[in-house]
Formats: sequence, C-alpha cells, structure tokens
Amino acid sequence: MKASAREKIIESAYRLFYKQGLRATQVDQVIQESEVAKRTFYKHFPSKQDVVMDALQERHQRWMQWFTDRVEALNAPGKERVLGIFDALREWFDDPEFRGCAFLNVTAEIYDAQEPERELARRHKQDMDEKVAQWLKEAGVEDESLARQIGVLIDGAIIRAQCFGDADYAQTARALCAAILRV
Amino acid sequence: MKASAREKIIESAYRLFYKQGLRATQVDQVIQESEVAKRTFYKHFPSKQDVVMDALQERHQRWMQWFTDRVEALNAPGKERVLGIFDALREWFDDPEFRGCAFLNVTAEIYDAQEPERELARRHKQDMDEKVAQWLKEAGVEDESLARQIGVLIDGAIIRAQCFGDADYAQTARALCAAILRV
DNA sequence: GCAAAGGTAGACTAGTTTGTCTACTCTCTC
DNA sequence: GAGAGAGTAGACAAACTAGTCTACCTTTGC
Repeated sequence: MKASAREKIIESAYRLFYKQGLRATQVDQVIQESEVAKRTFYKHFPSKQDVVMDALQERHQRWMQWFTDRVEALNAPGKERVLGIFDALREWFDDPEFRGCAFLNVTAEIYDAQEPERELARRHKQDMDEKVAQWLKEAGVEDESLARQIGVLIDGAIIRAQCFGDADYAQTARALCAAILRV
Repeated sequence: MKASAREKIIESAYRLFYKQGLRATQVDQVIQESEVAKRTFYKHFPSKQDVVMDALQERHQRWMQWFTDRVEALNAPGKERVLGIFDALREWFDDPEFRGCAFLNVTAEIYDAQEPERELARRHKQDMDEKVAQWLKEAGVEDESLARQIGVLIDGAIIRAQCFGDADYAQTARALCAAILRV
C-alpha cells in the first residue's frame, strides 16, 4: 500500500516545517524529501502557503490527539489527571525532535496577526484550553479562570523547555499547577 | 548633534527586527529606513548577522533597563514588588508596538540552538531570572525554586498575550504568582 | 484494452536578496 | 590647506527561491 504523492508531501512538510520553521524551509526541500516531482507538488499545492496550512492542520490534529490520549492514558482520577498534563509534556520535552510548540513558533515567525497561520495558532491554543477546561470540570473544579491559568503554565513550560533545552520545566509548571489546585 | 550612520542603522535594525522578525527583515529595508548608503552599512556591518547580533544586544540592554526601572519605580515593598513585575508587563502588553519577547521570537525562528542568537536569548532569560531572584531575596523569600517558577509565569504571560493580543494575561499570571507567594 | 487520473524528470523564468565595487563629497584636525 | 575619516549614490554580481512548462510514463477502473 504505497503512500500517495500528497501524503508523502504532507509528511515531509509536517516534519520540515516543525524542525526548521516556515521561512527557513524551502519548497524544493519539501519536494526533495518527499521524493515527488516538482510538477506533482504544484498540482497538489498551488503555492507554498497551501502546503504550510495543510501541514499545520495535520500538526494540530496529531498533537491534540497525542495530548488527549497521553493524559487520559495515565488514568489518574480528578485533579491528578490535570496534573498529568505536565507528565505528558515532560515526555514530549524529552523527545529529541522536540522544538517547542509549532503554533507558538508560527506566532513568533509570522508578525501579522491576521494571517491564516496565526489564526490557526489561536484556534490550536483554544482547543487545548477547552480540553483542559473539560478535565477541570470532570475533576469537580468550579473556578473557570483556572483553565486560563493552566494555559499560561503549559505555554510557559513549553517555551522555557525549548529555550533552554531543559525538560525539567515540565516539573516546574507541575508544581505551580499543584499549588493552584491545592492538591 | 546628528546621529552617526552606525547609530541610525542600529536604531532601524532594532525596530524592524523586533517588528517583523529576523528572516522577514531584509538588509535593504534596514538600509532604506536608516537613510544610509549601502556602502556605509556594509562598512559597519560586514554581514546581516553582525547587525542582527548588535540589534539584539541593544534590545537586551534596553529591555532589562526598562524592566528593572519600571518594577522598581512602583516602589512596592517586599513581595508586592515581585507582583509588580506583572503590572510592568501589563503596560508592555498594552503598547501597540508589542510583539512578544524578541528573544523568544528568536528562539522560535532560529532552529539551531547553537547559533549565537539563541545563546544570547538564553543569556537574556538568565539575566531576567537573576533580577527576579534578587527581588525575591530582598522580599525575604528563601525558596530558590521560586525564581524559576516565576520565569515560567512571565514567559507564559508574554507568549499568550502575543498569541491572542490579550494583555489581561498579565493579570492571569499575577494571580498565579500571588498564589505561590501566599500573599 | 483504453481512457483518465495521477505521477515523473528537470530545464527554465522571474523575482528577490545579500553583498561588492567605482567614483565621488563633506567635514574635521593638524 | 591637505590628508584622513566618514559618508553617499546606486550599478552590478552571484546566489537563491517560488512557481511554470514540456514531454513522457504508469496504474486502475470500466
């Protein structure tokens, strides 16, 4: 069952855009790595931005899936599940491929907040926050401002882990989270 | 007292690199905005990276100065001064020119952690953390892990404010900080 | 068995971007 | 008043990058 050209392109784009960033990755590089003809590439994606958007959508879906699965797989009850977020993050930070949150990177790279990539980044964070809010609710936490606070903790931990290459920031944020949950 | 060509270049580079990012800003744009001859530019800065590094150094110095001054100007005692960090941040977030932390942006844009720009970004955060640690010490807080936690809060607030264009994240992080300081 | 859909190799175009170079001017200081 | 130091205008070279195009091949469903 061979992968279609489109799938191969998305796969390479997914990898390269995350690894190197949007601007630093050339269309030719994506074409080379996906082992596809230039013509074929442009048949599927009329412009670079098209492949960027598709790769980001893919990233969003896969990341949310991983995040949800990983946290729920810990099978921890109530507030412990919320703390489990940071155990999942730690695993991510330890991955040698880890290079921060693709969407925070996009936010830093694209300066115009109106661009569709930026819009997607906001939606990604919103979806993440909603998942957190759901877990909080399931844990019996009423205070709705907590999801927002935990959002700050998650992104703070991600950016610090990326900046310093220090996975322990997951633990740092976990301790903060435990404090506000009064666990 | 006219500004020297070098000063004009640094000033434009400082502004443009922060506003648009490193890769998105062309040397020609810096030259145009600084109203300097191309020849003059290359006499002072043999390559783009040279002007990038100098502009980032400038940014680091000015930001640290602003941060220190602003927090200390609040003239709040003890732990209140530490909380004042987030009041200062709020003012920054409200600035229409605000586009996140230049050094977190660099971290996202430059994927090779060995590059000198990335090294400078780490030093910037370290200097910031040291300042926070100093204020904590002056507030009589013994726990040394707190500076690290507050670092996460600061960067989490910055990145969220940037992503969503929502200055209220300063308040969100402030509340978290108050919780761990038990104020 | 054939038409349509999907894929291929890679030359080529047009525009951009970094950096070089020539030839010249202005303004101090000794 | 002459030479040094700093600056100017902008043409030019070289490399890179997004996207186009021609001509051809391979698989698959009917």
